[in-house]
Amino acid sequence: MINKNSNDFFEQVYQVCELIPEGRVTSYGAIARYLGAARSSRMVGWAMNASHGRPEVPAHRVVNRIGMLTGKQHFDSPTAMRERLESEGVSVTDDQVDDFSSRFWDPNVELQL
DNA sequence: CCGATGACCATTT
DNA sequence: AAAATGGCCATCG
Repeated sequence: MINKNSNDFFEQVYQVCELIPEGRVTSYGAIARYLGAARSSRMVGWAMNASHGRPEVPAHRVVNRIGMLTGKQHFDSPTAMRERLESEGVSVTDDQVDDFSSRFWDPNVELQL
């Protein structure tokens, strides 16, 4: 499962995830676009799936374009994602990030690539 | 090698 | 405006 080829792609995703400031969230598409794979947003999600052994990768800060915690079920607990976000100061309501537009962190913009 | 799946996004009906 | 479908790329069986 851990091939060097995939590692390279995943690693890039992990790097961006670690760059996400606390209290901020981003979308898979934003990360994919930042990596130059705008059409590989799904792959970003998969990278997150592989990030289970990477505590350095805050997958809970990564949500879909509407700010919905679609991947919460992939966490240790279905509520772990929400609890973690709230713990960082991110208000979550009904599995959705509150004021997502304001909390949205776009690597392409914030990092001023 | 081919088929199926996936934590998505955008377009069309 | 809401819902349905396709596309896209990578990994697994």
